[in-house]
Amino acid sequence: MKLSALQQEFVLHFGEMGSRWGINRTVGQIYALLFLSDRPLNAEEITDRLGFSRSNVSMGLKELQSWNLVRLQHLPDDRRDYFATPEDLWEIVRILVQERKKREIDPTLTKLRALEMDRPANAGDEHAHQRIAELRELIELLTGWYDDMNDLETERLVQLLKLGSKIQSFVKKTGRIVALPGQGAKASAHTARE
Amino acid sequence: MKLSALQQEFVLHFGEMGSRWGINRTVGQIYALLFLSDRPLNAEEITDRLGFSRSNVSMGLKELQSWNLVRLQHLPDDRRDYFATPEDLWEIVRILVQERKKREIDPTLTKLRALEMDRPANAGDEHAHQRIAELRELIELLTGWYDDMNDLETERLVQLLKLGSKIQSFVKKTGRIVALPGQGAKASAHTARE
DNA sequence: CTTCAATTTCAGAAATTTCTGAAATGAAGA
DNA sequence: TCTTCATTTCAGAAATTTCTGAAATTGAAG
Repeated sequence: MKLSALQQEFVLHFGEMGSRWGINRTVGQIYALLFLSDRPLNAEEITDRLGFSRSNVSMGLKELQSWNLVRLQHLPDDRRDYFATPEDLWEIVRILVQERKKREIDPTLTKLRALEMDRPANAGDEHAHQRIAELRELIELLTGWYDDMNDLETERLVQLLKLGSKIQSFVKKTGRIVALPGQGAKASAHTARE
Repeated sequence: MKLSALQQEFVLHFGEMGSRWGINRTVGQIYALLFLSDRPLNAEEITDRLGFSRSNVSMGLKELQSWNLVRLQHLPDDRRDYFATPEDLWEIVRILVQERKKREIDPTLTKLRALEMDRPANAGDEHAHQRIAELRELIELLTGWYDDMNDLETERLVQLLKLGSKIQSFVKKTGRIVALPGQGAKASAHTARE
């Protein structure tokens, strides 16, 4: 592995964490390498630096592309594919959350809705039906909130995150927003509910 | 599998999703079964209903306990262990987020801090050092915000989630909170920063 | 059309994870 | 203490995932 001490440690750590993040060691290491790199790398370079097979690198890159976590680009007078991660870390966070939601939450939400609709299947199982409805509602609240936050510009999002729970000073116990003169709260798609 | 049609579909779905959620099929199914059940179940009952081996159920329950996702309880005049999920779905969400943070984020944050400290290791790799610092800062912002939100009572948390991005009406472009008469925004541990 | 470098595919090997049955451990009551 | 029932442990079997090298495909340039 032809890497600086810093790169090496970082890459190995991402490899180990990979399994907890739902990707494998190889994919984690490739991502880590690209993340630290100050320029796009081609598959050959990745193979050299990480020391696994060319085909494994090819598959790993394909998986990273399916997650939208790396971007393909080309250099002048070079027909090889080069790969890079987005410069902007907030863009990475957004992609990550979006993709995990798509894979880990959306299918379940769809399934829960289908189960609730399926009257014959849940006749005579009132408690289970109730629990499923509750779970569906909770997930809808969370994903609705996520959609709302995701529409914010990064700068605005960061402001809100920095405020943390201080923000609650503006919400009355009733759930009503404290109105401010000349600055009414605009309704958003999500918050229009309930 | 001795389950109602509704239970069966739900259980099978959780089994399939298990791998995406970082648990295995067995564990996903056991959890799903307990989640829908209107009373605690013992290992024998789980074995009967899901049809895998008693030892597998035992290991699955142990894993769920290590995640704090199921609770052990006892019934009068019965020395078997009974298991149940929390009634309150918000408690489940909190546990889930906390445990995933512990397993998927905290180790990386610790590692990033260590790498930043390790001056000899990152000498002469300015770009990588910079990227690691940025990543560490971003994770600290997010986990700080999480700590803050986690301190809120559930009712308050739900209010904020329902508000969604409407809340931003109270944050000026500068990041300052719009002050309200007689209701100053209290600083919290997290938001005191920056 | 042919060549050639780059990339992808894929069948099987290697590694890892999951699952089982049997044996060991634990703990309450006789 | 001994008995009995519940639970856990654990070594190996089964299943799944990851990884590789070789072959196939792609596509740009002559």
